[in-house]
Amino acid sequence: MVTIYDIAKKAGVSITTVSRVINNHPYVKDKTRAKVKKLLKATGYVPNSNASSLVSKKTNTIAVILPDITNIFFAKILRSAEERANSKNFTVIYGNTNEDFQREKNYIKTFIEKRIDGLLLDPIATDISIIQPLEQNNIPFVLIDREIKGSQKSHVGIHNEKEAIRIVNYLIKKGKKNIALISASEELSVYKDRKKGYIKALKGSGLELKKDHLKIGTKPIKAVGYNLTKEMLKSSAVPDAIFVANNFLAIGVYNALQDLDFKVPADIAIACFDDFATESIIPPFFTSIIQPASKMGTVAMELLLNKIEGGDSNRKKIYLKSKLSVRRST
Amino acid sequence: MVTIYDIAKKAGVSITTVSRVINNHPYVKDKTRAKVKKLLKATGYVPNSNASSLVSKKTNTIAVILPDITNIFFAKILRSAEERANSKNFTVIYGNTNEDFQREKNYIKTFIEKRIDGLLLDPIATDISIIQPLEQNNIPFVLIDREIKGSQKSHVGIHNEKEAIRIVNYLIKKGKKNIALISASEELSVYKDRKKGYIKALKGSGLELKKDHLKIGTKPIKAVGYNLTKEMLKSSAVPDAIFVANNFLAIGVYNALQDLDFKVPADIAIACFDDFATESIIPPFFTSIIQPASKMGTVAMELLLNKIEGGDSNRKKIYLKSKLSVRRST
DNA sequence: TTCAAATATGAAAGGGGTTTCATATGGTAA
DNA sequence: TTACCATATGAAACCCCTTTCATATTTGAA
Repeated sequence: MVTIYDIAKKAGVSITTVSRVINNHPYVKDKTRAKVKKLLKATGYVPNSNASSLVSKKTNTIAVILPDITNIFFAKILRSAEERANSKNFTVIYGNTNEDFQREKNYIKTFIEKRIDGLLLDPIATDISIIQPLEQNNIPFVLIDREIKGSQKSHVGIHNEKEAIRIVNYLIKKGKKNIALISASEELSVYKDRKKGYIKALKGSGLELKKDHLKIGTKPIKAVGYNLTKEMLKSSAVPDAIFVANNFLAIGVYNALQDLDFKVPADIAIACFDDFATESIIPPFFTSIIQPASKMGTVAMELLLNKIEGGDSNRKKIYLKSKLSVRRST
Repeated sequence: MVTIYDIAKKAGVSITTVSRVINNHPYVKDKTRAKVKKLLKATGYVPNSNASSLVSKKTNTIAVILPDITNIFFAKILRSAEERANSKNFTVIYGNTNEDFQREKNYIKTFIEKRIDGLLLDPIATDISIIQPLEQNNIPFVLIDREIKGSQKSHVGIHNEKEAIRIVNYLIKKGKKNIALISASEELSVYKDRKKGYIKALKGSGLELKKDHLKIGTKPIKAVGYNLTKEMLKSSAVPDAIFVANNFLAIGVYNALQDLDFKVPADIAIACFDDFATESIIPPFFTSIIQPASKMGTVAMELLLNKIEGGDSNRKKIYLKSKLSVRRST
């Protein structure tokens, strides 16, 4: 690939001058500038940003690490975050963890090696040590969606406990008296908080909290929802509603109920968090708490960019508003 | 950040030795190696991959450029491609074009500046000039999904014309006699081919091709599907089926029919390409050609990696099999 | 005309690594 | 012991670019 040395040689000037032309430095004679520019175009010169980063100590690259890009919730976060980053001339590198801790850790390492300017992280990790390398290397980051317990770090998300209370209260108002919970690992802040909300809502209405109606799995994926539901319905009295802690789990729950010949919502109602891509097609099915995913991405990236550029490194916790959408599943 | 110079100084060795330890070069005394390793750990040293890339001329980074990551079809491609790349120690940089040509062009430029080792491109561009900078700089790339006309470049996708014939023939077999087409810009290969298939299928069955039943918009997005449908139903006889060239368009078509009080499939059937994220929830609605998105990502990345590593730079066109899924919309 | 300030250019020193080449030391076979 | 090869280490050049500092040339105001 052609370098500034090649250009300099052909133009009969020093590499300094070529560099100046490329960076629009004012102190270059028009004639010289024209000559160099012509060569740049003719040779198809493309600067090597890795080389400049070496001296500028800036890569203009921001990494975004997410659990699963095929979940529209995360896809929206990524797209909006990327948009925001682009508008300020940053490129986004993305990492998909598949809810796998080791992959997350590897990504963080790789990204630090690439000297990213900042990181947006929706962690699977539950321990604060995951962000230690970032702090050690002074790399600004913002947590999104999930928090890390014990961390006072910047974070953008929703108020999960409150929203869980809201949706469970809605079920109660609908006359449900046996509301089960199907959720994922409590180590992930959002699921912990949603469970808390579930319990508070039941207590607040004087409803009994049945052990058999509380099923906590590992990961927020379909298979887990499916298995927990079957398990629950084998071992205990049938609930009249299930609060499911996220959309993918809800798919599994629904499929399990179908297999067992329960009708939704006639036999068992379902309410969950998050949405699918089909919003506008066929009235969507699940009653759910809709998080402002795109806004989360934008706001989190904005916060991160401020840290990077403005040096505004104050911790900040931002909680956005969600929407309760009542639909056919209840 | 700590560099090999810092380590070298503290260890009382040369940077060469530090570099050797880091890269597991055999000719280092055990004692020296241990001392250096200890310091590497203690200081939290993280190598600067940009600096090594400068000399190795490899970044171990592959870029993936896609039209819209919130469409599950592309999300699947990205996830599987990333997975494959990771397994061979490559990091993925991703760019979302939003079907915008200028953004695509910018991404390619930025990525070349970053000296990516290769590129996976699902282009919005229709002109071969988009890939010229890649060729000029000798950067291996593979087209995915959409081809670029006149290009003999490597490509992984499906046989769009054939599949379109298949799904239209299905509608015909169902007894439909007035099948309309709603599609997007013919400059994009996939839509061009799907239209060809549509026409061939009608001709093959001796059905009349009505001008008013053929609506081609610009981009494959909801709004376009919505508008074209309204337009069609105002200006012409009502079809008994609509073949829609992709999933997002189909949403718009469906919404328009709802607004106009047509029932699907009773009044008008819909068949389309591609799927949504809700496969397993509620029996999915649209009869459609389901492309093997994940496989496309994997295969395309595989092909790209071969070009990068093996130097296997032969052009290759790979066509994968799709599936016709019959569902409620017909 | 004179001289300081503005303009124009280049040499050289990094930035953080890798790699080549030279040199020094240790071990082993003859 | 000698001679040679494997082992161990470092100096220096290089990757491509930016930036500082020095120097040369113009320009414009007095």
